[in-house]
This record gives sequence, C-alpha cells and structure tokens, in this order.
Amino acid sequence: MHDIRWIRENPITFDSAIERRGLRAASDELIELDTQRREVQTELQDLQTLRNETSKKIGIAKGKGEETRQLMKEVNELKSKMLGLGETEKTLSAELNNLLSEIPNLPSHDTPSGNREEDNVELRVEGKRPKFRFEAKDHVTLGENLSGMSFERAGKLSGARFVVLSGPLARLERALASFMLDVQTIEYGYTEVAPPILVKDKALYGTGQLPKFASDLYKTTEELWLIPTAEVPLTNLVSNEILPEKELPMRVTALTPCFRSEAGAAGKDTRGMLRQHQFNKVELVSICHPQNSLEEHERMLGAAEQILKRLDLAYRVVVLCTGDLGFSAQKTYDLEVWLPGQNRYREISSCSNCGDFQARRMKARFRSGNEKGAQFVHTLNGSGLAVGRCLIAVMENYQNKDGSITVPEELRPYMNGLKFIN
RNA sequence: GGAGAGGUGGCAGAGUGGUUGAAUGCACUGGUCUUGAAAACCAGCAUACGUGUAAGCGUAUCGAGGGUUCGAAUCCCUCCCUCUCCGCCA
Repeated sequence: MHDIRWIRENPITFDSAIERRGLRAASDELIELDTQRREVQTELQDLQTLRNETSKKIGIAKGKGEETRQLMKEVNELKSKMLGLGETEKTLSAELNNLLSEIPNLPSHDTPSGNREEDNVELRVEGKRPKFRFEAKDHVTLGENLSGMSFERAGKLSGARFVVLSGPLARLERALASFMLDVQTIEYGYTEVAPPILVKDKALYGTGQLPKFASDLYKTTEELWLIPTAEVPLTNLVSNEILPEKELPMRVTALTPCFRSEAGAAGKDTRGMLRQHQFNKVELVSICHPQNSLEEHERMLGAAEQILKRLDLAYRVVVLCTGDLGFSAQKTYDLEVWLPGQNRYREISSCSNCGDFQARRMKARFRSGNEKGAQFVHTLNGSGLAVGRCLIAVMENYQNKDGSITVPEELRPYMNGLKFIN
C-alpha cells in the first residue's frame, strides 16, 4: 500500500515508477480524490466541533435547569448536514483505498525494466552441472521407475497437478525439508515457526495477495483461505504490532504446504511435479529496520543459496525485471536450479524485498527507544527452498545410469545413512 | 456446538448517559534533592487523521462494526476474541 501523502509530494517519481511496471500514471486521479476527501473531512470535522460544543452547552443548561429547546434545534440541523457529508467522506475514502490497494509496489531503482521473463538479468552462475555418459531422464521417469512417484494415483484422489510420493522418495522429500530447516535455524539464525495454514482474508490483504489475486487461491467454506506460501502467516505475525527496535531484525522460517490454484497456468508444465496445486516449501521471512533491508536481502539470498551449495547443485542467480516482479516486491532475486531432465534452469527460490509496502497494509511498525512516533518496518521473504522442486533437482542431478539415485552426502544423516535409492 | 463470565491506556484497575481521552497505582522519561544511588517530591507520558510556516487547534479511537440519543466507555443489535463448565474430537 502506498502512502498517499508521499504520492502527493512525489507524483512524478510515483508515476514513472508504476509506468515501468506497465501501468498508467495514476497520481492525478489519486491526488484529486484525496484532495476532495480532505476537503470533505475538514468540513465534517468543523461541524462535529460545533455539535460537540452545543451538546456540552445542553448538558450545562440542563444541569442548571435551563431551557434547551433552541440548542436542541441547532444540533438537529447540524446533524442532518453531517449525515450527507459523512456519506460522501466514506465513499471517497473507499474509492481512494480501492485504487491504492490494487497498485503494486514500486520497483527499486536497480530493478531492470522489461516485460518478459527473458528481460530478467542473470547475475551469476554457480556450481557445475553434472555430465552424464547416458541420456538423462526426467524426474517423472525416474520416480515412476522407482515406484515412488505416482501421478495416476494422485489423479484418483485429487485430479491433475497432484502427486503421491512413497517409500524412499517420500522420505527424501522429508529429509530435504529437515535439512533446509536445520541450516536456516542453526546457521542463519531463523526461528522455526509452525504457523496456521488456513488464514483470514485480512492476512492475505496484508501481504498483498488480496484483493487482486483471489483467483490464484483456494478458499474454504468457512471464510478461511489456504495459504499460497508461508510468507502470509509469517509476515502477518507482526501485523498491527509496534515492535521494540531491539527485536529487529526478526527472522522466522517455516515448513508448510502451499496451495495454489494455478489459474491461468493451463498447459504450462503439465508434466511432472514442477507445478502442483499443493507443495511443501521452507519459507524465510525477515522483519527489519528500514535502514537494513538492502543488506538483509543479500543475506537472505545467501541463506537460500547455501542449500543449493550444500547439495552441490548447479544454479544461477537472476534479478527479476519490472514485468516479472511480484505485486508486493520492490526487488526480487530468483534462484534457478539446473534440471538435467529439462536441460535448463528452473526457479527454485524467489527472494523479495517488499520495503514498507506490506508493513503499511498490515500496520506493522517499530519504535526506537523513547521516540514518540512509530515507523513502518521493512519486510522480506524468500524460499529457502521449494521442497518439491528441490526433490526434482536432486533426483535429476544425482541419477545414475541404471535409474537409481545417489543420496547427496548432506542428506544421508536424514535418510538413516541410505546411499542409494533403487 | 451448548451454558455462563468478561474484553478500558505499556501493565494493573476505577468508571453504567453529560464539560471523561478517560480517576488511581505501577512502569517509563525529565527535574529537585544526594558524594553517588535508593527513597521522597515536582513535572511529563496513547494512537491515527485533518488543519496550520509553526506554537497550536480540531476530529476520531475504551475488542470490531452498526444503532438509539442533543450528548455514549456507559443503553441496544451483530460479530470477533479470552476464561470457566458441558459436549465432541486428532
């Protein structure tokens, strides 16, 4: 959510930033609405002042046993005027709010312009891709041959875009998740959290999924929504709070299932478990001081990368262009892991700095020392990592000619020492 | 899910229609005193918005949202949450 006062003072900066996102300039319309709103509000408040004063007079007069009919008449006249103004004020506020709530965050100056995935900028390529002396299979073939991955059975239960893992592959998935959580908590100081995965619409509004992206989400019959990412419960942990400055940065992580309806993704990645309606993810969220969000962003990227490094998987780091940037983000790094089965890099993590955009929506603030005012915190979120996709990466990168899979060293302690899945 | 009790400032806790943004205590901040500290004493101490160059002034906020009233923390309605008891349940 943008600060209308900031827009009022920086209309040109605001417009050029949202234009980089491919949106039309909006400051004129917003400022006009806001001006009207304030005029009406001021007028209304003046009337309220008068009403309060007159009501007090009535109280005093009654106490003295004096006549109050004339005063009552005055107040009643005021009230009818106020009624109309009150309605106008409400309408204008709602209109302004609706417009503001659907405008995405402004891209940071170092977010490259562009409107397609191809315009993302590759920063670095890390690790070395495996070389196979046979033709690499994809995870579907590998998994089905190992009898540990069934899309058919998942189809019976839930339809397309679901999978059933079983045996060592199911365990490998669990091992990956445990490994990730251990690295993030022990080495990077994130606090493990087990949050609800059903949330109210307010929470989704806070992180920016609502009101605009309802069609990407699953809603229950009880007015609760399934989370599309643990970013939602983790970030909203601090909604409507004023934190003491010394609690910043607050770093939290959670392993949760994530649910996405994948509306609009028809025909995309239909094979395999790359794009599912349900998947597990270890999420990282940092709540930090505005001065530190840039370095916190780099730190978070490092924490996500660490998982890939330890698993010895090849990947590249990409900065998303304005057209690929999520609604709430100012700047996003994607990590793309090498998938031999697809012969290309695929997204496995996305680390975003949201600045104070989400904090404003959810009213998450901090106060330093004894200063009077509270300031909005900055929020960041990143995958550390997507577990399902990481499973794919391990399977495809660690496959052997006979279709077996070598268990990466780091994961063996989590697999009861198992070295091969076959 | 049923029955009951309750939600007031950072905390505790008054307040049941009138000049109450809200007594009092604690905590916190500044000052006096003191060699220093404690104690004591004095003063200050909510948030958001509007308005103004500013000092300031104003509006709203006593779980949330509506309503009654000239006037609501106080009365009415709806919802949320917490606690106790019962039922159900991993």
